[in-house]
Amino acid sequence: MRVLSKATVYGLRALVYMASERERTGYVSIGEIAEKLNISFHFLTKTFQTLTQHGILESYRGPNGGVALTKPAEQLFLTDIVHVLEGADFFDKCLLGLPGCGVEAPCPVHDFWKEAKRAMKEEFDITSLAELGEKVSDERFRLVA
Amino acid sequence: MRVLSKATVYGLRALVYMASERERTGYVSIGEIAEKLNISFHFLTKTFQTLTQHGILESYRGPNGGVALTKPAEQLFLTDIVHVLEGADFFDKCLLGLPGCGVEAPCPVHDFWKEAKRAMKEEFDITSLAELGEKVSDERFRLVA
DNA sequence: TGTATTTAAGACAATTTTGTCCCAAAACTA
DNA sequence: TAGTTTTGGGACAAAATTGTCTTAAATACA
Ligand code: SF4
Ligand code: SF4
Repeated sequence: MRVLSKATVYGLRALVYMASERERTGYVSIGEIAEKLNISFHFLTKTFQTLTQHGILESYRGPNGGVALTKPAEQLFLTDIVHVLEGADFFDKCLLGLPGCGVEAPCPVHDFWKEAKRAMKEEFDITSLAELGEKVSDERFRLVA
Repeated sequence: MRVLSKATVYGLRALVYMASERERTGYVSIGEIAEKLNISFHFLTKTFQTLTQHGILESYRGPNGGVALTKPAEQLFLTDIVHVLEGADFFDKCLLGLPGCGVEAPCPVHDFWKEAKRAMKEEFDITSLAELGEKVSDERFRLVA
């Protein structure tokens, strides 16, 4: 049950790490994040470029440069991230993957799946990077293996 | 949100089609299924070979040959299919994909995801091919675009 | 000005997934 | 037996995903 691509998983972990370092001011370098979370620097860089291009992050080059959230972590929700990294149709995809679905022509798992998607979307809508970052900085949860 | 691979999606559609033809006796040819559902014959064949090797289907070669469910469709559940086609760890995969998870070392989305997985597993456990096939043969649901 | 640091961008390779094709094996029919 | 139908199995190709690398651009600082 792969729900998110690796690119999204790495991006999310990295964003939560940033949110968990809330006391820090200024930019966080991608190199530091990649090292701390033990993920590929170059791969993460590409994902972060996408996030920068879509207004989730702002970047700054040079010494003491790096990336920073464009908004307080309280105002960035999982839905926003997934929207950028997985596409706007993320919550429209389906178990049986038939194109052009709707109430008039459902597949046989529609009733269940519709509800499952609704629950997941609701959770993603209300879960902020701040909330996840707090859990991590409280030491109760982890981001690395 | 891709939950199932194409191979699984095609396999599932095909199995539900077979279950929807419950009045028929004998083997159903893979060619017929592929044509009716508009999916690749060769690709479906490979998936069906896997299902045959794992006891979900039995096959018979030659004229009037094809495949048949090894058990009544009432006794084949989505969990059984997914187990074979996606692997035994299907319901162990996670949003953040950290290895070796558990209650002692959860990631920050664990609480939500654990519940989401439980709900999905429960549904897969109780949903039979017969139930889905009936919905299709009642003409209320569809399997093709 | 020159060097070090850091992101931007894109080429490129490796891997996995998806899809196609060919031929062999089994079974039926004439 | 010969010919047809159908699954079995493997080679192969195409596409998508994942991962690596190189170079350029921007910035800081000595
Ligand atoms: S009918 Fe519903 S669950 Fe099925 S493929 Fe369409 S939108 Fe998805
Ligand atoms: S902590 Fe839970 S949700 Fe997070 S990766 Fe592990 S098992 Fe999955």
